[in-house]
Amino acid sequence: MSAIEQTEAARPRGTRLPRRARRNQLLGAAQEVFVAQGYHSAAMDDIAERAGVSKPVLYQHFPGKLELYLALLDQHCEALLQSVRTALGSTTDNKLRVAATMDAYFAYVEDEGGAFRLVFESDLTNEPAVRERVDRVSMQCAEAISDVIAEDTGLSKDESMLLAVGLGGVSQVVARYWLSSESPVPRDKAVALLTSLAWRGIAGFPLHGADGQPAAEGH
Amino acid sequence: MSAIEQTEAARPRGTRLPRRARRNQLLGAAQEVFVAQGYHSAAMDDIAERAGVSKPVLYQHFPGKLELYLALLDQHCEALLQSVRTALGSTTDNKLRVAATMDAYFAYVEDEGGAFRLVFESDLTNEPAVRERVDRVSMQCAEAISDVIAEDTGLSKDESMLLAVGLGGVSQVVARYWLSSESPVPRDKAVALLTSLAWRGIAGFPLHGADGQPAAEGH
DNA sequence: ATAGCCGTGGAGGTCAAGATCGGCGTGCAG
DNA sequence: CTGCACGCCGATCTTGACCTCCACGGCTAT
Repeated sequence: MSAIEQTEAARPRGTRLPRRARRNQLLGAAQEVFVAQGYHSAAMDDIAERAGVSKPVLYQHFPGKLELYLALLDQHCEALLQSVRTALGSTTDNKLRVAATMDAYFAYVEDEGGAFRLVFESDLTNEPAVRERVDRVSMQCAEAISDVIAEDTGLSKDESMLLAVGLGGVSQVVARYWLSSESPVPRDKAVALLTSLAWRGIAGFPLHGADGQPAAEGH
Repeated sequence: MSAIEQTEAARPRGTRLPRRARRNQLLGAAQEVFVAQGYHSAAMDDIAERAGVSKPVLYQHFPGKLELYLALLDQHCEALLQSVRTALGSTTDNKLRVAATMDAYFAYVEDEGGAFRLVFESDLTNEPAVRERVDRVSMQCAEAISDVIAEDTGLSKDESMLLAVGLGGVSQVVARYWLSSESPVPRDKAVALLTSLAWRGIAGFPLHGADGQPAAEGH
């Protein structure tokens, strides 16, 4: 029944808000519910109740449940992409770049509201619109990373994309693990560890051979 | 409408099967539908139709949709765990271990039927039973990896778990990307690249400093 | 001050999908 | 030959969630 306890929004259910503010408030309520319950378990009734309004107002601001979800998804995809791009552009020292990017993922995941779940743990990936957005942000992040890799290692576009996806994957997976497991390792230390791992790994691909072949590979 | 075309199972809908065989056939049909459409979009009608039987038969073999899904999930979680453990135990050469494990993930993902989606891309993670299984197999894989790491680097359990989760994450994320993007990089080459990345990264954590601090860290 | 208007609220419609009941045909024992 | 048991099917029920219709109360212009 009361799976969601009202933490901060306990509107007396009678306040009149300007459109923009109401919309933002609805987005906030929707985010809380979607994050807590996932898309499918979240009912529009829950979101309306959480926001302290009735259902019709929800439908006066958003055409439907999917669009509401997509609005949040777009918002947080954009935020992730911005964070990653900012981190990558914050320096030209590649090791610091790795550290900054890793930290960006941790910050993103740790960000209040747990909005990262909408991007990384969506339960609506079968919806093409959702799939498209999630895939797109992954690709854009990977491309931003792979540009640096390709330039500094001489690897082909395809190969550097593989590595970039890997680095992004490490960051995302470990950050989520670190958060959910409440690891005793503090965030700084975790980031430093992962940075060390990733940097040693990626720095092993200098442009040694002009043919793009990295270094000695077994077979 | 006809999102799923019958590829091999076009039962004339009149065959009589012994219980065990029917059950396995139902599991196969369910896997195809769940993989193709995800849990929520998959209807019991679809699965029954795919198997060439009527709905009541499904319910004579499984109590409900969730149990059917869990049966498949357990099956493929177990398969992944076995693959990873086998790979880790296949050699004592750590570099080969990394390669073997990486390859295990690729093989798992490339395995016919796309069953990896049930584990890595489930849209039912809000269901506690599913969440528990997915988390458990992730943790078990990571622990198997971290045991090796902890032993060979002298890092603490928590720290080696972070790295292990990272290595597992790389494998899983890149394998999925490699498969879905149909990268021109052949599988051997992709595995070699990732192995190189991971091995250089992880091999940089020898027990250098007795204090557990890896190497020079910027700040 | 008062009349009108616009946004809010509760109650209800619709539909999809999970879960289930009475018949049917087949194969075997006596 | 015949009755019985078993597995299967068509048709149906019900629940739950998304999405709208009729009454109410606060703001504005004269």
